[in-house]
Amino acid sequence: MDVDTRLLRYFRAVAEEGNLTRAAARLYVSQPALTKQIRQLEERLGARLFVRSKSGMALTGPGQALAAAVPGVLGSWVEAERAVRAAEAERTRVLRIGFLASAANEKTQDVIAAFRASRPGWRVEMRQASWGAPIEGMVSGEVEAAFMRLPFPSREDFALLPLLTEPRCVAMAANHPLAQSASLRFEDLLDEPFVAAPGATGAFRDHWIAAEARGGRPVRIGAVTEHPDDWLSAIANGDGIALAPASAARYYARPDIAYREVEGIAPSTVVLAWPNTARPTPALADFIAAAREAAD
Amino acid sequence: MDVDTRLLRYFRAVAEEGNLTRAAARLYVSQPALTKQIRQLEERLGARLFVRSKSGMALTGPGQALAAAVPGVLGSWVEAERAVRAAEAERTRVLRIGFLASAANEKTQDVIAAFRASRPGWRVEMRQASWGAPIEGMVSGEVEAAFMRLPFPSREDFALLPLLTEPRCVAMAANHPLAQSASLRFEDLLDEPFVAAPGATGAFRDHWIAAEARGGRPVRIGAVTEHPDDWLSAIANGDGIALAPASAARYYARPDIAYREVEGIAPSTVVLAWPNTARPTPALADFIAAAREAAD
DNA sequence: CCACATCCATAACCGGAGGTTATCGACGCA
DNA sequence: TGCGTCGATAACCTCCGGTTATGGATGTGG
Repeated sequence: MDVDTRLLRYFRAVAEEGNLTRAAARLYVSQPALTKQIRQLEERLGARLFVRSKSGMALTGPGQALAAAVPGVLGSWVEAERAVRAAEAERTRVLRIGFLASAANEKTQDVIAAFRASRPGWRVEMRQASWGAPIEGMVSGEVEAAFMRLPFPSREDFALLPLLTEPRCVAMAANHPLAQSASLRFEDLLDEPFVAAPGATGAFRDHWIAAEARGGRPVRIGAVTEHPDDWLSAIANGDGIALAPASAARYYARPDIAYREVEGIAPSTVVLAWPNTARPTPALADFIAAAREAAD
Repeated sequence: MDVDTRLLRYFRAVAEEGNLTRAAARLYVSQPALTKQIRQLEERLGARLFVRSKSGMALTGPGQALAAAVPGVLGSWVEAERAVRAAEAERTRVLRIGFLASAANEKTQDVIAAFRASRPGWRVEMRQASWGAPIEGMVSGEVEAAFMRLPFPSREDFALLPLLTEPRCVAMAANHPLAQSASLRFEDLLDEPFVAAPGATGAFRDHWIAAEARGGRPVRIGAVTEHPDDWLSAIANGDGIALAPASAARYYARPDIAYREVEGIAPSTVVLAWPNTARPTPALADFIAAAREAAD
């Protein structure tokens, strides 16, 4: 029997959510479409996968068997995709590197320059990773490695090489009252609304609201933004303030935004990350070596 | 990126055949359909997978990478399918057992009876395996095990339990001249046309034309049949003769067909086969135990 | 107790993807 | 030079996966 990986993703979403409506929303399809697809999957497999009730969808025995096997199928396909893209990059002498907007800094340029020197004729293509799904491009092989910032989600499948550590500062509208002071303590910011990234979940979100320094005090979200430009605009508009690495003051300098030192929060670390599911391609190995040299 | 396993099978066929037209024939689709699908796969992956030439399709580097990864993807999906069907069979208390038509005999009944005794409330569903693709049903989990005859293709992924060994005889039209003799030597049959199974390839085909006893003399195929009834009809019609296990004389007795002993050919062995990719389900384990008891 | 919210199923409709047949252009070969 | 074989292209049809709108069943709060 044939299946589409899309169908397996649908199944996985429903199994995880335990709810057709929510799963449909998560997959960006309509609920009837999901209903139809799940029914079809059940028919073709000749087994009921879920028991329907008013309070959602619960896995049956066969459903659990499928749920246990699906990650392996999807994983092996993603790996296949990665292998193809790696081979294509090798053929065209291109190394695709992703980067989180905030991870752009001088070190990045040093690494690329060193790689270029070691591999003349090769091109490095940089593509910005979305804040919402920062590691997606890496698992599917769209990029072979990426400059990211700690904390890094799902550390297990990736190798990490720390490049530099820098203090974090606070970004706020230039006309914000707190911008008067040249330096601030984090306690001064506790009541301010923050501008946050969208998919920022778990440890990553906690890090950028400095949860460890809040002592359990909740944070107020003034705006959620997807791209650096939106982020800067939101801050300039006064929707909220945000923590940022010190280098942002150089790379995202604007007249309507003030960056100020902050005492009492941990610094931020930039890393180079790459999937360690397979051996790195020779070109990537050179890039990693260049990064290792450039690291502090 | 999403794919259909069908598309991966298409790719695999083209990679193996090295030729679109032949691959299309093997897949039972038209050649333009395959052209379109392969093109689409290349576009979506952003890499050329084949170099086209007058003499066919040759894999590129990315194509080789994909070809290496595809068996893993398809294999894990087949395994998932098998797990689901096994769970469903467990739930409905059904054990599905396949059998090659020629493997039906008294021993089969003994095994089933012993299993029934050990698992009251369970049902055994027998379904006949096609001669063309005898092990298909087992890999996809449509049946959990099957009664087969040696030689068994692709032995590696299956566990085999021999059940009985019996001499082989020859089946021919009742009015065939050779039917006059009560017993024959295989050399007498060398010039006769044979009735063969369709997908009979390699060792299996060799076994049923007794290639080892022919001393290199080629065989003439008088007819190719898919089902036992066709097979019997072809023999009765005089299209050819065929080797058969001795038990066929009991299970496929017809007035217009004569079975005669043959000297000088090896006997045939019936085995119970099951996939050993995963641990057998408890019910299958009981069935295997029943078979082990019933074995000679 | 009734109005409402939630959850899944159903119906009717639409566009596109995948299949088909027919045909072409390029090349190797007898 | 004519034929056979290869893959590409065009025109067409069917069905599948998506959409919106709506219904039925079942908790739930004012």
